[in-house]
Amino acid sequence: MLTNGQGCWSDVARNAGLQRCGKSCRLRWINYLRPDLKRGAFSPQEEEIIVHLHSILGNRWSQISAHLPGRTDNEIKNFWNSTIKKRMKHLSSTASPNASDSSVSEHNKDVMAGTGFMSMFEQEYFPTYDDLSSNSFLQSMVPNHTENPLPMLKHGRNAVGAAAGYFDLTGSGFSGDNEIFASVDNGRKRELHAPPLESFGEDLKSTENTIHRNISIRNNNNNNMSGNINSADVGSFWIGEELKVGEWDLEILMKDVSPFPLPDFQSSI
DNA sequence: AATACACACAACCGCCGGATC
DNA sequence: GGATCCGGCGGTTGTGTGTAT
Repeated sequence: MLTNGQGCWSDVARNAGLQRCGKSCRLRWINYLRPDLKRGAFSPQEEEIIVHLHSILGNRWSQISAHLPGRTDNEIKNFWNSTIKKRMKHLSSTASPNASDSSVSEHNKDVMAGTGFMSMFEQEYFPTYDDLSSNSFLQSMVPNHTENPLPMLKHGRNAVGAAAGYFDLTGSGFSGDNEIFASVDNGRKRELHAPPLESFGEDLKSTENTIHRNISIRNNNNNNMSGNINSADVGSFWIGEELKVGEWDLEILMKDVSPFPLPDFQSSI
């Protein structure tokens, strides 16, 4: 590879006389032999970036690795699965949802207790719809937020969904299965759900990724949000629409990678 | 010292999309 | 238009090493 550069991997395998397929050679090169690979443990900054990007992109390891020079998707994936995921699980299990923290509403405590929704930094963020009107970062995530304050977006993602996804650092991303996986409590109490599997048709059931990327919203008390939410919105109107985070402007999303936590959200709680 | 266990990491596997024939 | 090849990706497994018992 150093002599001839990247060409056809099957030729590489042939010419090297190895009992390996091209695919295997490619993987070995990318994940281990490449001279520009960074060795050693992940720095706290890298870890921060990984957590942040994963909250946005989910398990798109290659896209995450593109923002970490010298790190491979495989390396990041392993690091996530072996270290970060475990740490988050530990944090969420050790954090007491009943702690008398006045900054966390009773409702949010309930939700946290039920789902383990907890950031690895032990900052309990539950962005509200109001955040959307005041927070430039959220607005940047929601292109049509002024005309379209309700969740529906062309990309199939909504303000609160984006916020919930953004703050869902538990590793489950949007794959909440049948459970409530995030909540917003600004007096209007809304909950984001991943709908029960049974509610999907067979065609959708067949694609787990599709299900995991689809969420529905439930308005619990019929308080309209900007007059746009009503109970008719409840249910399946999101089913079948995929979240396409790949279309998001990562440069914008990355603006707030450091430092955690995000002060705008904290001040709104 | 031997064994069991946990962990990190490299490698494998299956699937997919694009290019080419 | 279909078949095949190739590269890329994400999920999973295998393996070596360190640690606890």
